Amino acid sequence: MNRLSAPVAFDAKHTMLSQIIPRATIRRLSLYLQVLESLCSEGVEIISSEPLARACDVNASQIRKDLTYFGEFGVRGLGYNVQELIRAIHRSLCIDRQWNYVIIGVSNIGKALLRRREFAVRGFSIVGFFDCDPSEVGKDIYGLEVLPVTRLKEHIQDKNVHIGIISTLPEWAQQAADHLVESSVTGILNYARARVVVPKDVCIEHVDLFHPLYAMAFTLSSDKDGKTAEGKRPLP
Amino acid sequence: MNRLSAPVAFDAKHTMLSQIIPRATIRRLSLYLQVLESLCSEGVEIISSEPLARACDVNASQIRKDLTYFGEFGVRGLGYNVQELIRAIHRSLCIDRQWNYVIIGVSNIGKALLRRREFAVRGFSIVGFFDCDPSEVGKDIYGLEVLPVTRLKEHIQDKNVHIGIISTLPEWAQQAADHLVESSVTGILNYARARVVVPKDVCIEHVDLFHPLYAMAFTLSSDKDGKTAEGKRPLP
DNA sequence: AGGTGTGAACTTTTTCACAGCT
DNA sequence: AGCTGTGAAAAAGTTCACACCT
Repeated sequence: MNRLSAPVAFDAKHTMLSQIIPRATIRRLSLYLQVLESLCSEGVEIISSEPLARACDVNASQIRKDLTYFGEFGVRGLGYNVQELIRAIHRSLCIDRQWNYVIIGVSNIGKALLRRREFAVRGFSIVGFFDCDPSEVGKDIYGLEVLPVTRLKEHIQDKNVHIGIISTLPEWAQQAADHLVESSVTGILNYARARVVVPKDVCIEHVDLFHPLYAMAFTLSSDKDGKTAEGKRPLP
Repeated sequence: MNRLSAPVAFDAKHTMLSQIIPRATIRRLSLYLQVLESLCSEGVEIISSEPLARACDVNASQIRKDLTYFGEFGVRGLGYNVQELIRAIHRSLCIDRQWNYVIIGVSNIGKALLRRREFAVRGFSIVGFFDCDPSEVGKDIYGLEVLPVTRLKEHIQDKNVHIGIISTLPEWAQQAADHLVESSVTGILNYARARVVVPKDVCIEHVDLFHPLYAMAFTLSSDKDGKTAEGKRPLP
């Protein structure tokens, strides 16, 4: 219930029966990637699980186990080749190809957090900017014209759009989701502070921007007595 | 190791020995809050764990268990009073008071995601905007002048600042963290794509903005064969 | 010698099921 | 009758420890 099947197709020695992957593994894979990318830019070529684990603040066998869900990427007695491992994780997360997305909602998040340039580098590419609110339509956002959400479907036909990002005001979020579903988008990332309902064959992820602040407030308060299990490392 | 002590002081019947709270509980509390807030604005006064669980997409006893870490907020045979529960969660997360923070880094995130007005409503209040990059200093961000990070310490003395948010370019992140630590900030939220090292009495949380997209890419790819454990609900 | 890959032990978290209020 | 609060059972996730490869 908290696991995912591994994308088939690429399976080192693992059988064709796609493995079941803990979600926590996916979360950590992003983390390993971040650390590996910075190691790579520092010119590190080989790393073993022990120092990588320290940099990521996790257990070394955790890393080894996470990786073996997807294949065998290391060399015994040596460690992992940094560049190869980066590529392997890209393949594992399926971010080794282009993902097209649209944004609905000219909010600060829509405008700024998901700025095209930053994501494009990582294979995520924006195809259109929409809004439910007629007063926002027509505006120019980093060179993209904001279109009415009612024209979403016609606009993304044959553009191979898989992901829709909702960054509207809460009251528009459900409408935005409906239009995305209607347009055959299969994955929705919802940054609006409202839960939306979609058919169960559509993948929806609610991102709560307040959560990190809340968690921080809690952690800071709870550690008056220093009873946190280990140091002060809040949720991963 | 993945748990936190509960903030002492408020303990319904629970002993003074502060309980150990799973981090996952804290994450879900934000979620409950979001749903409860929207129920509240719809005028719902009482809700029982079952429908609340459906709206949050979790198990009902999960909610009940999460709540009992902090006290007994429900009425048997009836359910929870929505407004009271909201207040109780606010207290539980320690967001029932004001938290002052500073932002370092005039990036899109610094500028937009963490816009003052939105957070202020929830008790988070910005006290200063800084940057490591001299070319950004002096700019006006929503009425706040960007100050050099070197003046951070003098500026936040006696301003009761607990939280520092880093939204610089990756290469400035460590420097930003050092200045925050130097200024006695005890909680750091790092939105920069670089891990930073701080003394272990400082609480640091790394927020990875790419993670939701990565997770989405993975989920969409893995469900070609529909083997996801249940529906298509990615990581919470 | 050194480090991966991995079954087995252990820990944490979730779910069940029901006693006990209202 | 209905729904919370909660031990006990089940499931999931993490860490250990070591066989095995380079």
